[in-house]
Amino acid sequence: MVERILAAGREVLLVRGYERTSTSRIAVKAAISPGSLYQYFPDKEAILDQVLDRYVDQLHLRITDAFVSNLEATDSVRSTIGALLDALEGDAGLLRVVYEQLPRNASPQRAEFVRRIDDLVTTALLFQGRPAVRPVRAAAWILVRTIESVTVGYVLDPPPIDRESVIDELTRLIEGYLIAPSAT
Amino acid sequence: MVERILAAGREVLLVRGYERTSTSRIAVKAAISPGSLYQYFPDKEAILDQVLDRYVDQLHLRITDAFVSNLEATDSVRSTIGALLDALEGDAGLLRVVYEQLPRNASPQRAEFVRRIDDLVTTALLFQGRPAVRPVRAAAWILVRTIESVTVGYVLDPPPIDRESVIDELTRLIEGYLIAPSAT
Amino acid sequence: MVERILAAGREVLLVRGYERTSTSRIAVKAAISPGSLYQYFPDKEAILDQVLDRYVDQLHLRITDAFVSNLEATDSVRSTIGALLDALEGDAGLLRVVYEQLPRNASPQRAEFVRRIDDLVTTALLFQGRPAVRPVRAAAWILVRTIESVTVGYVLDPPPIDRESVIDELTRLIEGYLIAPSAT
Amino acid sequence: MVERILAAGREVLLVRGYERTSTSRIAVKAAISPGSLYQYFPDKEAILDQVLDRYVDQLHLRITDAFVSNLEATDSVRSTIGALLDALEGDAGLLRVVYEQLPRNASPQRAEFVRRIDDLVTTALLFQGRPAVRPVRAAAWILVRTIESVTVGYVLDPPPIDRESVIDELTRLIEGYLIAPSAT
DNA sequence: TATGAATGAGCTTTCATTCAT
DNA sequence: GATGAATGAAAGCTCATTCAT
Repeated sequence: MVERILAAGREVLLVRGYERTSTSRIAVKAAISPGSLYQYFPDKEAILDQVLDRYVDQLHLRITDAFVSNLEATDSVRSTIGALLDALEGDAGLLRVVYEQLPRNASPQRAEFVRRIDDLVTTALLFQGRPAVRPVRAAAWILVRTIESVTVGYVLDPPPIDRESVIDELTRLIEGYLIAPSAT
Repeated sequence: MVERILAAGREVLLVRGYERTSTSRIAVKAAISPGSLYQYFPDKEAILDQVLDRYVDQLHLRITDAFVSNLEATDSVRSTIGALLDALEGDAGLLRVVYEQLPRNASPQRAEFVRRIDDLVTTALLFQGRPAVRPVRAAAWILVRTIESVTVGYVLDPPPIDRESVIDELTRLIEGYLIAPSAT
Repeated sequence: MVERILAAGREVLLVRGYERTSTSRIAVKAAISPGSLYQYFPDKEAILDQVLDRYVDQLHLRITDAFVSNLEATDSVRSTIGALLDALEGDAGLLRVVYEQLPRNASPQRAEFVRRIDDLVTTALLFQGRPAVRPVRAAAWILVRTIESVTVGYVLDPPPIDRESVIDELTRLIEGYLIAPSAT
Repeated sequence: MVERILAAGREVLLVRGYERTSTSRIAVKAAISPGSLYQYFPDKEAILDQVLDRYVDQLHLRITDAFVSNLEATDSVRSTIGALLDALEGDAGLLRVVYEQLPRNASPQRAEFVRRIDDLVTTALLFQGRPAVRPVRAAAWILVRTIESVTVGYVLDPPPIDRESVIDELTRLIEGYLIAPSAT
């Protein structure tokens, strides 16, 4: 039943958007009575939080996997980006809800999510051991924002540029940064 | 009167946030009656749209200026980024509303805004005439997303990195990209 | 409109009882929309509070008058009691709501009301100057409770005793007390 | 099981008050399922009614005993009042529920209770055989209301008067009434 | 033109009660 | 008998919008 509610919540979220998701709509979609929602969740926010938490957890898993599986690949940057795009394209609907409809500061999980990705990239950088990039955390912070915005932007507001070009250019951007001499 | 309403709307937006901005609060702030709002605007959304459009227009001006004034500077990338940060820091309140509270798809002007910046960067790239960066529109698109997310992120969620380092690293990122050989 | 709402609230209170008085019923009775209630009152409780406050104020006036007008009458105790019964019988409906349906501690005005009557009786006792009743406040406290319960009881749960007998006996009770030697 | 439910109902009534007593809380307290309540009681009201009926029965017993045990005491009025206060103070929690939280007309047993006390006092009066008090039922009715309100008031809203004084004055009130000449 | 009182659909939440197991 | 998940009517309240003045 929890699953039924979450599935209905997810559905309504996708169809109606965050603002227009109401408990009664969720109940109708789940084909249960409004009262039943409150046997499993303390309030409406808890339902949506969990829908989004699940998505974020799943996405985090996929992204972690994208990083880890490609760490040692030839052309690891390019293949990681490709895997990242796959991960984001996996559920573009919820990705859109998170990025376009959710009040950005709504769920503390968002910040946590970004922080974990930060760590992941930091680790990846350290692992690659390219000595040129000195302030590792700063580099990680900038790379995370860059990769996030370019890949998410590609998925949600597809530009008139084909996928391969985006991957090419983003790869070049990152490679250029990693190779560049640390002191200008 | 339109000005009065917009000023009131802006005020309420800053103080209460997007979600908690109600027509009655705007009317009170503007010292007019709620009914009068509807003589000048079709609905609440139109008021907020215009408040935000104005902000976006102003920001666009500032950003254009940041680009144009620094096109020929020595170290033009670095100085443009600095000017860009200045522009964004100029009204962090509304920047935050736009980025953290606004349902992203609320105003179609947002997309338009980004498109215009795209053009600007494209022009800048062409002007610089660095031949290495071949698919100019793709390069512009990626650079816009990168610069936007890094600078806005710096202003709204200040990382534990000082301003100079952010400028340094972002400059290096962009320079590295521009210098990199176009064909890998 | 405030009057209309209060009148409707009073009506519903009388017909349905305190517990079953709902905002929607008040709105229907007042022939206005539920939202309009909230232009004039902050919440449901405020409406009922004011209905009851008005009744209590009016009752207090009547009771004060009953005391004051009869202070110097021949047989002042008896005539005061008669006037008191008149006052209570004036709006037995709301009296019943106050005594039978209102959670006793609901409105702080109740306690205040009783306190003011306490003072009134104390004053009356002092004025009569019967020296026999020594601990004046204690005497007042006991007399207030006695008179209140007997008169209210007569109005709300009419016993098989005629009005005159009740007045006779209550008068005798009070007179006997006032005359009795202070030290037994 | 009935006992378990009643005990739980009593507990919840004391801790949460009449309004906030819900069937689910009773079920939890009784460590049974909400459905089981309806095997033994037709509805929620019936449970609370019975809890209160039991209290009223027990109180009636105690009061009867207070009267009977003191009928032939020296100073029987005073000692009866003392015993009465003891009885009421025995379970001030439920007394408060009955007097302060219960919609007065909730249980018809309340009226019945008062009627039985009426009878008791009538009998006591007849037994005492003081000939002066003529309309016995009227006298009983008035005395019951008086004694009830003074003693209950003392227990539930303790006035700034010590117990002894209250007993003194109430005794004096009653004695004065009983001694007073029947025809004024 | 300006008003602002009035609207009413819509919201989230509660809880006494039922009934298939 | 006992369960407890499911119910759903009803509650109090909000606020963007309208329209008679």
